[in-house]
Amino acid sequence: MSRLDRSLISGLAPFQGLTAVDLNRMVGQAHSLRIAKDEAVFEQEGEAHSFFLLLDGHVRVIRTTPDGQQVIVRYISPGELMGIAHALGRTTYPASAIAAVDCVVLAWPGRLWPEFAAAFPDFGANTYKMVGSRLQDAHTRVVEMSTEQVDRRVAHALLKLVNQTGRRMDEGVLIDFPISRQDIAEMTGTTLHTVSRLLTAWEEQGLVKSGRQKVTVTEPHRLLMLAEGRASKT
Amino acid sequence: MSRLDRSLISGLAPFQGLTAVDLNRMVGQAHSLRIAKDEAVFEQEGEAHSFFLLLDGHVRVIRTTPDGQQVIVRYISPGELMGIAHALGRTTYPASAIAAVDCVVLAWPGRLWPEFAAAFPDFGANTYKMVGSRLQDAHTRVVEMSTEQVDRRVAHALLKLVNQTGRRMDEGVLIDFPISRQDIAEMTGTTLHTVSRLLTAWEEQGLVKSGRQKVTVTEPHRLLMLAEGRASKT
DNA sequence: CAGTGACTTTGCTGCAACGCAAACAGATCG
DNA sequence: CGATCTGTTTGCGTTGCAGCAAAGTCACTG
Repeated sequence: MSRLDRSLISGLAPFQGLTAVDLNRMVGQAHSLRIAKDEAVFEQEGEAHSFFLLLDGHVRVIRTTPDGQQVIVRYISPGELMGIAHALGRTTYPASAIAAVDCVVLAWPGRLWPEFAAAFPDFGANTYKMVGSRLQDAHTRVVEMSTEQVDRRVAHALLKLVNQTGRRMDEGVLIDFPISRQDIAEMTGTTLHTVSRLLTAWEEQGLVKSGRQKVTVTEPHRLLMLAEGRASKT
Repeated sequence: MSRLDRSLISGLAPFQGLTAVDLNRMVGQAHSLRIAKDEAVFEQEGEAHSFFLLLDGHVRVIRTTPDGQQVIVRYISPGELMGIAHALGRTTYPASAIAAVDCVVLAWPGRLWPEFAAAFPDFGANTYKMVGSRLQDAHTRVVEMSTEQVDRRVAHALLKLVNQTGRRMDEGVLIDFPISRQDIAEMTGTTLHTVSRLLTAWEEQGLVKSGRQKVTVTEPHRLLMLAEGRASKT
């Protein structure tokens, strides 16, 4: 790990409140690795040997059902921890993590978790706070799946991605990694067909512009209106 | 708190690994209260003044959407913690908790959370492990909502309730608190009508027996088959 | 630069499940 | 013990969306 990396890391949410010394001690025990696009960082059911920090890129967390259907649990952005099965008292990963683009991650051996949690209480607290907010997210999603219809769910999903990883462009806000209709379908519990239809409809209304593995939201505000139900219809 | 209560409490999951002394110190700072059926233990958006341990009864955790629709997030059984917003870095409750029957709970002021977590590390660890498993549950539910159709979701919900709170009876396993069709619908993202139809169909097939606010699963095994997709159809 | 594979669009059809409405129990209570 | 209230059943029309099929488009590769 170079010094440069450390200064980048110090600002990240999981390490808020840690001293430079502590941070060094933690980072010193990690090794960094590159994960090529479409490769797995870790795999569902696999033994949880490590936990990770995403330094660069985007990672898709996926759960696969026994009959092979996939659901995208969430996208990980740079600066987030992932694969923290150990923190939750698990010995296997509950999902797979696939690089959506070429990624750089920091990996720690799982056995270090208890040591870290004990030695760096702020780190533990930050992590659990994050777990808490993921729990909220998951419940929100359950509520969404239970009460909203497909178009609103898709709209919400796009807005979430835009907020999380949006990049301002001339025409609007671009989702910063390749994302297919199929991916969006797996995030929202629908089919790629339906997503395609929705996107073309929205494109005609000028809400979004989309292409192959690419979505730009041109009118976030109007899309939000649609997501929240006060549809403008025009 | 009577001595009797403490001996009951010592065996509960959140307190595994604690010494009798520590347990006493914790319980000594709680006060117990009774919550009548249909009353709230805490309310969504309300300031998180306390966290709770359910000693007796059953509690429904509910999220209400802006437009008034309700979703049952989970049922709490005796021995479980609830309302632990503090542990997750929140200052308000993300959901409401309603007593499904008359309940007895132990309440601690929220400000004690950080003290407890620091002074009784095992308690903290147990709690976070539980949060972790709730996160898994929530994700499982998202996957279910995304990939399974209504009948299987309802079947799964019933089986979960049976496993969590089932009471063996002559005819089968009874869900141990009053539960309406509407409740089951709010657990599974459907309507009371559909639940009613499913239950009558299953009753004809001899899988369940149900009445007003009451469900008994007579053939858990066959219901599981149905939930998992290898339907017997007969 | 033609050829192949991956992603997307679009039309059509079918049905699971919702929504509405009305009738039907069981409980509860004065 | 009739009246009322809350929960349940059931029929029927409607529809959102999945499922299937086929054609179209873009990007890469040899």
